[in-house]
Order: sequence, then C-alpha cells, then structure tokens
Amino acid sequence: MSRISKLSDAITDPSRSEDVGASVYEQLRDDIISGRVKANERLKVAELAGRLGTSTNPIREALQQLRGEGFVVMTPNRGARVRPIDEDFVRDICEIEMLIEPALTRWFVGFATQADVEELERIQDEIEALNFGDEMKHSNLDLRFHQLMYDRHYNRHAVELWVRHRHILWAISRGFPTSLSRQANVLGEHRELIACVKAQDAQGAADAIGRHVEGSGRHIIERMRLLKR
Amino acid sequence: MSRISKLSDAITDPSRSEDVGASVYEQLRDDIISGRVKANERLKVAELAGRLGTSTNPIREALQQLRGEGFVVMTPNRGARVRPIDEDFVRDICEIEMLIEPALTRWFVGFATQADVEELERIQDEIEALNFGDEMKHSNLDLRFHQLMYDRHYNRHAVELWVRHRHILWAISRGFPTSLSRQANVLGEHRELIACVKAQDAQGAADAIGRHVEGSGRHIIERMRLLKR
DNA sequence: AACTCGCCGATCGTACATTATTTGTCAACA
DNA sequence: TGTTGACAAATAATGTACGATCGGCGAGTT
Repeated sequence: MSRISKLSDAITDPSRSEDVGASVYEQLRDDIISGRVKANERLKVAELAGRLGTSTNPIREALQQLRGEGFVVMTPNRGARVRPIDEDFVRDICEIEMLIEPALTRWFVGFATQADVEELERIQDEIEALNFGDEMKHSNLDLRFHQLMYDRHYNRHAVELWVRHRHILWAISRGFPTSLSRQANVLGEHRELIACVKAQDAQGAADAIGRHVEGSGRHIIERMRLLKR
Repeated sequence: MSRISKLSDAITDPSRSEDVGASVYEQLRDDIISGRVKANERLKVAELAGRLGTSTNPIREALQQLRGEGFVVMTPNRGARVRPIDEDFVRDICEIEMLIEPALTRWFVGFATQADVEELERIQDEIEALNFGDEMKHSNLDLRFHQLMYDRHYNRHAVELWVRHRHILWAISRGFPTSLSRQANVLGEHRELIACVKAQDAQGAADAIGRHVEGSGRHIIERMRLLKR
C-alpha cells in the first residue's frame, strides 16, 4: 500500500515520482477543501503537472472529475478555477443535509430492528468511552453510527449525497478541536436519537438529527472564523 | 477545419448529426440518460472516440466528468461502465427534489416582490396560451417559471442541485407525451403556487410545489413503464 | 485438474501539435 | 501627452499519437 498523503503545500517535492495515478485527484481535492489553494485561484494544468510530478493528462482528468463534483469551475478555453470553500459553502451543504438527513432518519425509525438499536447503543457507548480522545477514532465511530442508519436506505442517490457532503465537512473540520460544549451536544443528540428510535418517534428523531446537523455546521463555521484571523 | 462529425451507427440521433458545438460530454450524457446505451454497459474510450470522431483524450475527460456527476462508475485500469438510469433513479432524484424545492419555495415566498408575482403570472399566461402545443417552448417557459423563484436564492449549491436534477429529468422525459390529466395538474399547481405567493402563505406554497414535483416524478415513471414493453 | 506463461485488448501516462486567449508593443490620432 | 487600435509574441488550453502497463483469457505443461 503506497497511498501516503504526502502533503505538500504550495510547492511540492518531485521526490516520489512513481505510483500516483488516481491520487492526483485526492491531492487536488484536499488542497481545495482544506484551503491550501485560495478561492478562485486559477489551476493551470502544466503547473500542477510539474508540482505533482506527473504529466498533464492525469491532471486534466482529475480536474474534470472535480468539476463534475462541483469543486472547480471550468470555462471553455480558459481553464479551471477553484470554487471558494468558505462559510457560505459550508452553510449551503449543511442546509441541504438538514433537509436530507431528517428524511433518511425518519425512514430508519420505521425500519430499525431491536438489533439495530442495540448496535447503535454499542457504538454510542464506545464513543462516550473514547470521549473525543482520538479524532480519527471518533470520526470512524461517528461514521459507523450514522451509516448504520442510512446505509440500507433505498434512495442510494440521497445516501451518496450524504456521504459526499460528510467527506467534505470532515475534510474541512479535520484538525479543528471540538469545543466542550459541542462535545456535550453531540453525545446528547445521539442519545436522544436512540431514545426516539426506541420509542418509534419518527418526528422526534428527525428533529434531533436536524439539530445535530445544524449544530455541527455552526461549530465548523465558528471554527473557520477563528482560523481566519 | 478538420472536425468531421463521423457518426455513428445505431446509437446516434440523426437530428443533429453535424452539430460541432455539441460537446462529447453532452453526447455521452444524453446517451446514458436517454437509455441509448444499456445499463452497466462498458464504455471503451477507443470505441467512443471512433464513434464521435475525436481522439481519446476528450472522451476520457468527458467520462471523468460524468463520473464526478455519478453517471458512470469507473474502476482503475478497467474503464468505465454506465450507471443504470431506471425508475429507481428517477424516484431517488424526485424524492430529493421533494425535499429541496419546497425549502427553496418557502424562501421565495418571503422574498418575492410584486413584480415577481406579475412576472410569474405573465409566464403562466404564456404557458396556458401555449397549452402544451410545443414541447420545447413549454419546457423553456416552465424553466423560466421555476428559475424566477430559485435563481436568486442564496444557497447556490442547492440551486445547482436543482438545475442538474431538472436537466436529468427533462432529458429522460423528452419525447414523452404529457397526459391530459398531468397537463391539468401542472396548470392547477402553478396557479395555486402563485396564489400562495400572493397570500404570503409559505406553507401552502411549499406543499403545492411538493405535489408538483411528486406528480411530475410519478408521471415520468409511468411513462417509463409504458415504454418498457 | 490446477497452475503458469504468454498473448491480446484496453486503460493510463508521456510527449507533441494545434488552437485560442491574453499580454505587450508600437504607431496613429485627438 | 495620453488614449486607442491593430498586430505580434507569449501563455495556456485543447486535441492527437504512441509507448508502457495492467487485467483477462486461453493454451500448454506438470
């Protein structure tokens, strides 16, 4: 396994020239999401090719894919620019999630089995035991928690949207510390969610997940503001 | 000028055989959405290049973009396959729209000016005067109608999602006749929507647009079923 | 029958050619 | 003198061609 996200701010070392391929995409995507490249900055294929130690074709294809996902905007014969990943972007995504996730959750309440509830509780116990000690582990547990609810939903398109949005938000908030207040809220909302599933209260569960998403978005935006100065 | 649009056996639409401006991307996308290429069919770059009269690079880039948008799935060193565009796909998209459009509409009710209402009524008058006589013209008018409501929304991401979904649905339903019952419903829902905007009834408007989307999706799915046999 | 080797086909990466856009220079003119 | 226009050179995107590499598949050997 040779996928090491050898970062590389503005200027990269051409040291490792072998391998790569699809990871050019990941590199560019990460650079955009994490704000290493500035908003609306022009992305020249030749320059990127030099930086990443490949030729132009992989760059071009990666840019096209990113365009399809909406991370860069391209105008004919004028190349690509990075879409600004700012507070508005986070707000936009979170607002969409505040529409989608409650709907997915509502469905889950009508579908969950006793085993599902127990699994949710098990994961939640792990999360609380970990108590935000390891960012990576916490993120994985949290992912499992929500995946358990969404993964079996029939609307694959909506779930994919959720996955993509979650990836983006995670990439943005990676490295941020989670405030104590937010930590408490996360645990509370998860517990409330489980209770609603147990009680078969679909509306309550939807409301809880709505607050969960909203709080998460708010927290990320506030962290972004802090980082700006 | 060496652009000879060398088309193309069974698969191409003869209507625009020499449209140079039509990009490779649009061609492939249309072929997928309209079902001209079968679900899960393999998309070989060399073959497509031959069919569309270009070399392989434009094809590769178009495929990458389509991958970003979710129309094809690609596995490393094994190329691209078509994501099936079936009833489930339409249902998934419509369900998402049934979440997003009401939210956008709700915002519009709180934002609309007198001039907006008048413009809506003007467009609606045109739609009714046309009375589904010309599919293309009707589609454009309908687009203007909804664009007027959504285009100024602050959540660009949500609006883009709407635009993309609308494009897909339009491409699928293009060529289908609209049933008389559906025609009546469309007009009624538009009028109801305008009335709610006038009365500043956000909830009513959201409900109306929800029914509008749901009805539209149902209609498309039923047409797809008819075409299947 | 299972495993290996080598061929075929297709993708992936590199290099090059072409075309479009931007930039810079200079001269004509008010 | 400052502005504008055209034209030329640079810059970068788009398109073409080709070799390298990987995965599948069947023949042949043990």
